Amino acid sequence: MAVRADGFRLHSFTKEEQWRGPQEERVLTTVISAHPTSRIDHYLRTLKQAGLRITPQRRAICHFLANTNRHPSAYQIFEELAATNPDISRATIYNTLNTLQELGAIVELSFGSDHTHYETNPEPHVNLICLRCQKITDYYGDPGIDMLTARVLADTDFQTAAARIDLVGFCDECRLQRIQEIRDMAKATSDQHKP
Amino acid sequence: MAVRADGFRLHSFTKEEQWRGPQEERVLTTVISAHPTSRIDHYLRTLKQAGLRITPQRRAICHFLANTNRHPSAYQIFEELAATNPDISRATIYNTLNTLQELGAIVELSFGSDHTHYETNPEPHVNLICLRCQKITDYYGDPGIDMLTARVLADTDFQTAAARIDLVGFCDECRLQRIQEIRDMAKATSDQHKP
DNA sequence: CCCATAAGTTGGATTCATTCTAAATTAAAC
DNA sequence: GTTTAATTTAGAATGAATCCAACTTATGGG
Repeated sequence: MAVRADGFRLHSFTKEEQWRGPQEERVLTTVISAHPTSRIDHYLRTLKQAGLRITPQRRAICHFLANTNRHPSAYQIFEELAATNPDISRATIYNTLNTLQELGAIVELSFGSDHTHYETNPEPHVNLICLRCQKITDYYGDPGIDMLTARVLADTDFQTAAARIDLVGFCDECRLQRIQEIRDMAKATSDQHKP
Repeated sequence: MAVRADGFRLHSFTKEEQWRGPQEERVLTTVISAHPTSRIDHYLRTLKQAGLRITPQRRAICHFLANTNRHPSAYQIFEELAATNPDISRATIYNTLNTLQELGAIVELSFGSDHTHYETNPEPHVNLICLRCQKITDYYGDPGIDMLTARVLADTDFQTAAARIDLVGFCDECRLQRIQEIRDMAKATSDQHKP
């Protein structure tokens, strides 16, 4: 791994056949937020301010990130970009995502899946992550994040670049299914005692 | 992967030589919380309520989780337990951590590192994650989590098992070092123009 | 207390997301 | 334009996490 003077790392990449689609597609409800134009500008400005070059590949990746309200994985980004930009390398996707993550422009989201997904939405919100179906739902309440970051800065001098709030639990549907399953199991057990 | 009637998965494991220690040790400040005894009881009760057996291995893992205030990785847990329990399998560590995670008793924490770390502290708090030195510091403010989860339940019927709040940014020390580096670079650049 | 059996454990093989490498290309400053 | 360090890329390598199939054991019923 190349380590540059400014401390950024550069990585690269892997076997063709090993790239698989997401085993279980992760769909998610998302309320629209922050205008795409301002979002791509934000990403590009972040790169520029760090003294990094704006390449066509990086521009394409930023464009993708700015225009999605899902929580894409590196694979999903590659798959989409490959359609219009067939020569883009997976290494570049990883490089750019890591760089943006290190700059705090996007936030990594992991929830037991194999792939790392990214939070591209700068709008403060809460992620509701279901332990059963893995669905992520964005919730826009008023978590008082600004107040929290201000207090943290005052107390610890920690300067927040991005916030992530996850509530892990069971969505309504899965909670009901869970109850049903427990009933079914109990029934099956008692049935064994009948002729 | 064995999938049981109750939906739990069982996994296993990997090559001996591939187990390495944490490349960069992740130390972290932590304010003590929830009494160990009540924490181990919580873990064991959670397993029992799910209809799972209490094995010596699971008991040992829960004991470890209850008595640490770090954010251990599977490797770290294995390393410690191996001292007193030399025959414990890495597969068992992964199985148990995954199970506890699926039950919401512990929460997975990922932050760009290779290993997955776990949040074992049920006390609601904020993780301050430094983008530069990767240090995690627990911050106990009043994020109003209870209020938030109650509101989420009312609005969406999502039942929260565990909460995770991460603020990603720069700790005081790294922020200062960063400024210094930028100055040094600027100086080096201007020096090139001198004889 | 003992048995039966489904649940859990184990170590070795395997998978595959991510990182590394070194050569080729290119953005951007002069 | 030229120059040069930054970036990209394809292919090789890494290693955390998972799978597998045989073995062991917790636990409930007799």
